[in-house]
Amino acid sequence: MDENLRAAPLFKALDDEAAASLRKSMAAQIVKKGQILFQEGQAGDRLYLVKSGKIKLSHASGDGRESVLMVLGPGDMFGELSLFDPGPRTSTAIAVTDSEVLGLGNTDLKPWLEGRPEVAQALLQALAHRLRRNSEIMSDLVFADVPGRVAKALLELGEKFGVKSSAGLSVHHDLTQEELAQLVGASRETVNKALADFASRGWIKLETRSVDLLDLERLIKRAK
Amino acid sequence: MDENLRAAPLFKALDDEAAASLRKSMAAQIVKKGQILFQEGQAGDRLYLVKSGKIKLSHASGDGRESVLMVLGPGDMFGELSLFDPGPRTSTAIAVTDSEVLGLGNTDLKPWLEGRPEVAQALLQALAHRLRRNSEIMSDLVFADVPGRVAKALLELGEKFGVKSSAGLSVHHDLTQEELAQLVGASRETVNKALADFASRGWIKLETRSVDLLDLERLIKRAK
DNA sequence: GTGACTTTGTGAATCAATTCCCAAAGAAAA
DNA sequence: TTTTCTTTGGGAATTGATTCACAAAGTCAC
Repeated sequence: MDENLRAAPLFKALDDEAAASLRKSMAAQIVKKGQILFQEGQAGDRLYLVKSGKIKLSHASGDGRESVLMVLGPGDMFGELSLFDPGPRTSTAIAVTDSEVLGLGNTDLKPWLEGRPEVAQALLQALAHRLRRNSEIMSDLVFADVPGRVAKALLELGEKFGVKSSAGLSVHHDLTQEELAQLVGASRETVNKALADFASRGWIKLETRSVDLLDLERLIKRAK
Repeated sequence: MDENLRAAPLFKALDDEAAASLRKSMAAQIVKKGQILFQEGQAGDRLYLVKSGKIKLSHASGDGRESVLMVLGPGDMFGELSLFDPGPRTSTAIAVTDSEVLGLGNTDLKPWLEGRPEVAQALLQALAHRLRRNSEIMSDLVFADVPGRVAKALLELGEKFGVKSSAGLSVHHDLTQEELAQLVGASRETVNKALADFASRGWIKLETRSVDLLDLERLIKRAK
């Protein structure tokens, strides 16, 4: 099994054999860039794992503005809220790049939860971990200014999608600056200026839908 | 058993007998107003249920400012993150009023998680529900202005702590305006002005550490 | 490869919210 | 009570971020 998947909360508490068996009950699905997997408000009782590519979860405000909750990569789970806590989907899932996901329905998961307490515990841990991250993001929204949040977002994207290169950490995030702005909760213009400023200081090198993080130290300092 | 507790996620999937048995392994603890139950950064592997009173979870920024994540009342669970996802506490728990809480350690909970899948599922549901609420709060922080967030906070406090009275919903939240401001993620002054404005319109009636919500309709409209 | 659409870069005006005041009212302590 | 500390109310200056407006690059479709 793909190593990213194997490390996912759903599988990691299981031995190889059990993991393979669970894996078999999951349905693979190809999603093209821009394609919507599910939409805010819809009913849904499927959970997904990203096998390859990138998926963004976003949320629309009343007046049409959008915020991006997170960007998911290989091994990440999403869509599980509606499964554990019945109710409509709270976010829209859109493919940022061509991607492949695995879906698992309520009925297929239930026996595992019932027969395998370690699966339930791994899932509890995953949700608890997400709640932690969330509370950090919330406190950043309250305390940090836009450049600070941009720095933090770059570092997180770097941690998730970055590959070490000659001149630092190369991050192909595949997001437009508009999407990046929605991710940090600020206007596109302000984010652009923050990025331009970081670039002029030599902390980053900008490319379209990609950044090189050249001076992690400074970015980290600016992020907090 | 206290009816608020009986409805808590920890108990609600169990029959009366099992609930009573689990309840027995929980340790009651009195906390006086202002007393700290646990602090951000500390290790901890206990989960708590509020039996009576109010507890606030708060989070300090580097430069000493504070944000209040939520205010908990009877039946609410907290402190479970460090239990499901080992790591330091991410928030500080302080009693807003004299309170009584029940604590449950990791070792006492484990057998229940292992033997009773319905407990694990109820907890998954509780965490999923919290994640939902969180994503709503996050999107409010991004999209809504301060008066809007204040209106929303008042309505939520009303739902949780309000009692119907002659002239609307009477909400003894026991929070200073400073704490209310920290809950909403804004300055004390701005929140004060928003409240004064609502009062001058006749939507609310202000008292110290308490509000009467007189015009729910308008508040709801202002909140979104 | 050329035109059309999308994305990025940047300056100027505007605005919401913060910060910094201080005064008044309440609550708690002496 | 009288004093002291906390909480609330509100006015003026400042600021970080948004909005608006437009130019310059890139990308995509035909």
